[in-house]
Amino acid sequence: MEINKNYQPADTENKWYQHWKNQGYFQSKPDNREPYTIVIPPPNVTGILHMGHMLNNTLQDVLIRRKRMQGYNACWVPGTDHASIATEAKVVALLSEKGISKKDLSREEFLKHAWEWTDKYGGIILKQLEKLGCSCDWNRTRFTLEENLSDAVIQVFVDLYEKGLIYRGVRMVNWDPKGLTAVSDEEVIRKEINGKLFYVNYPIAGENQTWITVATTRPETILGDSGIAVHPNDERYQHLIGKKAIVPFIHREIPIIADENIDISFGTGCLKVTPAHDLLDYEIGLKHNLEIINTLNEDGTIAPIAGRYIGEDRFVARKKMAADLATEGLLVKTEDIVHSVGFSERTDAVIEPRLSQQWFVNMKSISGKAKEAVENDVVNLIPNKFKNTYRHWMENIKDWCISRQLWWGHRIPAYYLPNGNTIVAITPELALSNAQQLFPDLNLSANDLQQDEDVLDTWFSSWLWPISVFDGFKDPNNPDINYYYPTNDLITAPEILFFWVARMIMAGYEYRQAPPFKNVYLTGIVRDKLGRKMSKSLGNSPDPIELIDKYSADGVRFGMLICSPAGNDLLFDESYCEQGRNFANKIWNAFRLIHSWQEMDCPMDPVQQLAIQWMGAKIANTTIELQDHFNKFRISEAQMVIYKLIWDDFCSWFLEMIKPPQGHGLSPELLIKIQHIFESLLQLLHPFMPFLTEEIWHLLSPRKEGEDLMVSQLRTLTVKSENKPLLVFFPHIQQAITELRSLRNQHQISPKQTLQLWINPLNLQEYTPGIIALIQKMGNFSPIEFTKEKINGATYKLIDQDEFYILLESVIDPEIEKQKLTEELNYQEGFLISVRKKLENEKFRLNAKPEIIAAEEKKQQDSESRIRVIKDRLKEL
RNA sequence: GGGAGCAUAGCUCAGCUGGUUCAGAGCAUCUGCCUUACAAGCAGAGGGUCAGGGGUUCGAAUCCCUUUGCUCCCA
Repeated sequence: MEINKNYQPADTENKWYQHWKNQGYFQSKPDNREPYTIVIPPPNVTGILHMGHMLNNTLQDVLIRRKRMQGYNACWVPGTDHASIATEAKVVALLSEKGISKKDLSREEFLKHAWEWTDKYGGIILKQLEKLGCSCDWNRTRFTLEENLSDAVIQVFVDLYEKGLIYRGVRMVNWDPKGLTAVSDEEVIRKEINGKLFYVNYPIAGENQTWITVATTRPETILGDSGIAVHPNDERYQHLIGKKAIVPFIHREIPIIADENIDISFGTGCLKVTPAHDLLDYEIGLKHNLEIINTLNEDGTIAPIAGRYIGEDRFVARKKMAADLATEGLLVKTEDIVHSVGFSERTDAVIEPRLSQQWFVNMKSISGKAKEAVENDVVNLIPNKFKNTYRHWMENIKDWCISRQLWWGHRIPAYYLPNGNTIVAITPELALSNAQQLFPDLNLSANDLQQDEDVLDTWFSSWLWPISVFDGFKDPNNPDINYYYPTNDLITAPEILFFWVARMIMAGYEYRQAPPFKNVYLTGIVRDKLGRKMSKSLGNSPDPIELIDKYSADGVRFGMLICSPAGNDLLFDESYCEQGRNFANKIWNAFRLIHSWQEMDCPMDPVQQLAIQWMGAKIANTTIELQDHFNKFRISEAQMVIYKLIWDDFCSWFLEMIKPPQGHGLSPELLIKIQHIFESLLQLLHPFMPFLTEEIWHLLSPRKEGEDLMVSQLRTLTVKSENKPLLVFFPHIQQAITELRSLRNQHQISPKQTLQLWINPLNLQEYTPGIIALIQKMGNFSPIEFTKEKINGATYKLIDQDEFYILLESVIDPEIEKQKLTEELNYQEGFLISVRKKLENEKFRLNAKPEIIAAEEKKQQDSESRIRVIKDRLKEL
């Protein structure tokens, strides 16, 4: 068979993914095995894969694949989220391109368009996950707006309402004037921006030429002012408290009041109070009974009540107001200021604090157990530092505004009656019959009930996700929910710790009396090399699919993980994917080498025997290390451990040790052992690079139906006790070989040239026939001799406490050797002094643990004997 | 303004309860090699006052304080 010199991933990846899928390997059904379950953080249904998804889903796939190979019934539930604001915004944009305005459509017509859009683009992101190799159980794919999940949302809303945990009220909300909806606090992104601080004079009523000067960043709200507040202790303004000021242009008289919330140092220390347009002002207004004058329309234009600039956009009005104030001589000055302004996460519009009637969840009542769960490590946050953040948020939790003024989403099941009463029920029919029961006199019919126009926040469906994907609301005792819930691990971004993770835990306790998962692994944010968050607007994000085409899915998976320490942001660079691709190629070529070896009737030589022993022990040992990394979710390090095991230990050492002389073959027994070792490595690597490993697994040996690597079980490997010393001694020999090679390098002697070597070892027994042959083979020496004598004319090398003599064409100048040895001697003597000082220190002997003291004593002995060897050699010179 | 976190080789990061097997890894760099698996490679090498300062300790990258710089969250 002709095997390509470079690994060609494209066809391979597609082939194996289809094979796994056809074999049903991704599917999970409850059985008597222990389950291992992950629910996917559902991506936006109309979204396309970005680097954050790549990282997040690679991690999930690594975990799920490994558990599958460890005998768990692994179940990864995929699905998408309807993302009401984002999707609605996209649909609106699309329609307006076609010249259709949302205003001209009925709710039903609009939703038809939205579903069309969803049906067209909804599957894209999941298809992309397939390309990445994700082993999701596609039969379980769910969508937050599908019927069953919608039912769950409505059911929960009604339930919480009946428990008194959901209420409707007038609140200051974050209003998105572009999306025309309220958004939650978590959807507001605060940015430091450059603005202007305007100093404006308000005349004092009944006085001539006296003013009070306020500083504001938002002069357009002046028309909605209903008071001016100063700090009660502010001496500058004591005489004005209780007087009235006059609002410019509209000449409204407003009281000057004292309030402790005023920051004396900001601006002039006088705050104009606009209760309808600022949260703090609103609270002050409530306290002092100030009038609430809403001067803004919902789209951010000035309302008629303002009296001026009617219909103008708020930012246009701001400029005009500033100009008019200046003309009137009321503008004292302007200052440049950097201040924090909220932007809508979805539309990027500047958020407007706005009073409106919204639905809220009472969070204090529902969050107690969720707070404790994390506090007591019933739910682990990884990394642990997020525990603080979580606690802080939970302690200061505020009610959750769940209504959104949109159409795309779960419509709030609240029905308003002509008499002003509200009925909350699962269906309109139930609402009607409830209403009829409550108010028999009204003779109500279906038409009398007016359903709330708003939909629910998308997170109000996602918080039910770990339960609803198993139909735990519709059928709370079904086999799936009983088997898979609570799930095991959740992999998500820290940005949504509050919107999503915390709320899922709350829902878990509220509806299943158990948290939805045990571990929450919070990934970092994918940034570019300069540390900027990857975003569409910056255009600094590579297209994941193009990356896969260029470097293979295996390569990209590798690249994502190599730079992603747990919980820290990662500075992504394409070169990491290149490293992954190179690694795949390296393994491919290791396979090619092994594949080229012919069977031959010959015994194993000592080096080959040693290689098998050592590699077996090394893999077993690494397996333990690997499990430890997985337990701690150090996925990046786990991958690195395998990388080094394969590249350094397996390729650079093991295969070189095994390699037969040219034209020779290997015994069938040895070939089987090599294959076995290779298979173990493929198993360990498979969760990280599933495609390449599956391909080689099948090329290595013919496999029967069902004997695929993906579903093979990880071998339990142990280090045989007789091989344990080898793991300690082998690195010393590697070190020796490296130094001897380095010596060649320094003398510009080709590795091809065989040299002669003598060894004067401290401990001859360590030099088994295998070790001797190893040094000879890897260092390219003629048969090695042992000596107690100095070898004249040979170059001397002290490694640990063993002396090596190599016969080179040119001898090292004795002076140079002397100098090097003297340097070494100085270092050793200095070292010895510090060790001795420590040992002679009574406090050290008193305080240090016995094993530490023993270690120090060992150091002392080694150092002394090494010094002796160096001194002897120096004497000879 | 409140809270959290970070600062270790050119870059990205490990260093668990303090103890030269603790100053490390990968990449990058440099030197020499197209050695018949792999130049997407091989063999070597160099590189860090562990941000600055102070303290605790027999002993500090590791614990405490402080200064500086950066990041995130909340208001």
